[in-house]
Amino acid sequence: MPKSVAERSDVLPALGECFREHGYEGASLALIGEATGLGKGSLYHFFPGGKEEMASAVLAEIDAWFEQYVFAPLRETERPDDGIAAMFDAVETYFRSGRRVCLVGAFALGETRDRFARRVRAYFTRWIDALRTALIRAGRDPACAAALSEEVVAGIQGAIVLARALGDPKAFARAAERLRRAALST
Amino acid sequence: MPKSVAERSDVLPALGECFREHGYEGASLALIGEATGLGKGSLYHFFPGGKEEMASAVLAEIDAWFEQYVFAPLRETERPDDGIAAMFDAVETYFRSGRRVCLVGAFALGETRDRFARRVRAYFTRWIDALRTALIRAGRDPACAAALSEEVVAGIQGAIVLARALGDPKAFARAAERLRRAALST
DNA sequence: TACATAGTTTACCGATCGGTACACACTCCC
DNA sequence: GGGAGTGTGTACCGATCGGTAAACTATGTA
Repeated sequence: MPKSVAERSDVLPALGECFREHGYEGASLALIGEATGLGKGSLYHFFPGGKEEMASAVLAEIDAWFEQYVFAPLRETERPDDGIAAMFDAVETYFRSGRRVCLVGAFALGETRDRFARRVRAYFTRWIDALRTALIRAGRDPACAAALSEEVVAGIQGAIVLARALGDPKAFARAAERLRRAALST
Repeated sequence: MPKSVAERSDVLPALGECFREHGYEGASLALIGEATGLGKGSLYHFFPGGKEEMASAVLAEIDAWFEQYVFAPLRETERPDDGIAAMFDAVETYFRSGRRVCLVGAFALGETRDRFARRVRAYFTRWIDALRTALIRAGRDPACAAALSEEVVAGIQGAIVLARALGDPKAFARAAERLRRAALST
């Protein structure tokens, strides 16, 4: 009966959703086991460090995803506006119009922030820096680009909060559209 | 030795800070007792419904505070720009430049949202409606006022997330200043 | 076939969880 | 002074928490 799961990385998505839905404290090992289909033994086999290592692995996976589909395009796409547009497309899909929470943002708001402070901070600084770079490449002056990049990233986080609070994904879509226009209007 | 606390409402501020710092799940009765200086006996005397009633009471107090210092001025101040300016002043003080979390926003992001869905939604709809009313009174056309009011409220929530994630209260101040100018520029 | 390794199941640990019960202390009012 | 009512401290409840230990089973290799 064993050998049902091949790789540790196979359970990261389910693990991520579990943390997203219940938060770090709320995601008990029982819930995690239910979400991943793994018993405690297997979980501690893959993540000897327990919950903390699980959450850390999830954060690393999120980081890698955003690096590939958001940050890198922002920095490297030939036409910066293409990178910015790709960022908004990726973000709207990823957060499912606010139905899906940003785990890093949720960690930042809660007590979990201190535990993963470095990772949380790095995620946001890299996002803002990548966007700022793209805006500068698109012809904005550095001061404006710095302000606008912060505005956009914060705006997306706020849109998630608002959409969830109102129970209205359209609120996220409206905010994303506004921010997209603000970022793309030369 | 008893009779050290006179009113149930006296412990609401400490209760609120405890929920803000640890979240609903993370705020154990032990932590709550420590924060309020009350034993379980007293806590359950004031809040027979347990943690849920405590959190509900805190949300009600927050609601009342915002109604008095934010929503009402937005709706009723003679010159709407004065109400808007008062809102930003109140918000920056209340959230201590992002050092203090918005409990309603934090609840909206977490699993706690469902438990207090009505209250959470009401808080944000009332805020947005009051701001929209003020913006219309200030001469904006209704569509622009609706969009801008959502942008400002979401922007404030996002600014809190960002400031906490970066560990930089100035990030909140910058965002608040940007939003203030956007809301006040006729 | 024999053995090491990877993965799983199960039982169990002490600590803590939210919540209850109740005796007790203080204050107020008669 | 003596209840009545309002708080308070403490012991306790079953459930669940995160985590550990070890017996066990499948698989790959020789």
